[in-house]
Amino acid sequence: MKIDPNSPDLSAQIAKAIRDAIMSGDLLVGERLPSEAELAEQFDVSRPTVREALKRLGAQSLIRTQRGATGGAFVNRLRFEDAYGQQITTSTLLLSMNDVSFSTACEARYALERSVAELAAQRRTADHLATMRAEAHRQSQPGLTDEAFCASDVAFHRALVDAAGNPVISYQLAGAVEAMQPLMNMITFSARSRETIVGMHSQIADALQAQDGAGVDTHLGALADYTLTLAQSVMDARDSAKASNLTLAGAHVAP
Amino acid sequence: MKIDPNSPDLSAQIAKAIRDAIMSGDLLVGERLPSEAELAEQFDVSRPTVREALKRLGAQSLIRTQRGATGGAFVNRLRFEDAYGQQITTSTLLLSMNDVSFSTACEARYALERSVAELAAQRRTADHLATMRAEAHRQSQPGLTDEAFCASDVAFHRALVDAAGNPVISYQLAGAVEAMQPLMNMITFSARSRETIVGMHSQIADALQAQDGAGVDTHLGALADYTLTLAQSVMDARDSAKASNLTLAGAHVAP
DNA sequence: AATTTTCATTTGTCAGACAATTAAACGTCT
DNA sequence: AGACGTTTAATTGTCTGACAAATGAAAATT
Repeated sequence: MKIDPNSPDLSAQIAKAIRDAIMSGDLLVGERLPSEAELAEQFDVSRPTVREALKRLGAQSLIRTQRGATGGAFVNRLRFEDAYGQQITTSTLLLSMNDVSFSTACEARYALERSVAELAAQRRTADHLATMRAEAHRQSQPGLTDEAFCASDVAFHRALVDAAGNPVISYQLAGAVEAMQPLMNMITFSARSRETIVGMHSQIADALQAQDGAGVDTHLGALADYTLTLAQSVMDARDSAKASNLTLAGAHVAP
Repeated sequence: MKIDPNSPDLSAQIAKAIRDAIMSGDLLVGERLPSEAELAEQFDVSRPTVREALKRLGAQSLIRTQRGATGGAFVNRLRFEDAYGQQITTSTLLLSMNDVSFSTACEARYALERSVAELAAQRRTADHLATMRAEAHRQSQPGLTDEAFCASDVAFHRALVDAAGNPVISYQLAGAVEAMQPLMNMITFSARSRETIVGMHSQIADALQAQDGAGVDTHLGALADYTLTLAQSVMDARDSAKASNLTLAGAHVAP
């Protein structure tokens, strides 16, 4: 692919050219790219420009670099674990930067999560159930901070999603589930509401253990409704003090 | 945040520091970062190193840069449209680089897509229905290439997903739906199989028009089963010639 | 007052240099 | 010959300094 040397985004063009080569299969996983000096010559640019292009690709985990005699830039095998982090970062920022309402985010999360109910019920292992039971138990401990409660909630739901045994689903839902956490962190849970949530979690785990997909779906739906109600009451309390919708605009990750 | 000047990944550390500042809300959308020279002084590194860090952030659409007197790097409002592209790129590469089987990807796609059936049925507008009808009609035209058929298929399903009227769901599903396209492109559709698919699409559109969420779900399930069957037959045909599973390992985007 | 010119600031790019790392090639000793 | 240390070449990581291009603000001019 040719680049336009008069455009002031040479490194972006070069990054795109290499990215396209990876996507099209011209560059295979593990293959070594030409050295920075060679790339600079090929694209007729300087080495810093090439390096900026490579850093762009590195930020997307498309390549990794290695120093030394046999070093260079190599096409990286994109792993699900690597992609999780990016997916969560992007999802979180999308919610907070676009004034997505709690109800919209919550609706998306539970709608997507309910889609795994049947598969998870069929395939759940003892491990998944043990994790879910352990997290539910942790959530019932008094003295747990709201942040820790939310983190445990995320762990519970991730175990449920992973129980479906489909890495593609786990990846897609990681963003939806984890991106909700900063939003959930804005809610202070009363002891009573925690009790209700833990009870629902137990029902979900029970249904999953019984391999009752419809039951998992039903209880997830109930949890979705309850979460929305809870958020609504928080929102009403804020509205009475000051007119403001509960969005993620002011929500940020814990320091 | 401090950085370790002895580690050979200064630009990655600086990018992380700035990224964390954005995620935590220390840097707000639209806010201008210090100039490259100032950042270089703050982090005690050279300007090229700062630039590499900024390019990393630019690759994730976290910042945008502007030349000139009042220019600089600004925290970018991450838009859903911007994130779609990255999501699709990442999803596509994940499938092709991890030997994800057609059945796994297909299962994920339809499981997630079925989760919008109820919402889409409730909220679909005339626009969504018109798009779906138009795409179904296009798919019935003879002489359509396999690539064009698949592209139309994607457009049909995106309209269905968008009908749910939830941008978070649309974003999450963009990856799942579009990433399947290179895989679907490996299948040659017979006139008969195209006819079957178009028929199912019509049934889905009918159910959506009637706001029958359960019907949409049922027909999507049938389409999922049929697609799997179709892929299975392609796989069997290949296996008879040469032992190889049908994965996305050899699938790539059209040139 | 409006318009043009100048200027300072900032990013984009380049050239050259050196340090750090790494593996291969080479020599040396047993 | 083989094991072990040394040198060397290749490559990325970083720095310094420089200039071009764009851009808005300030200054000068009409």
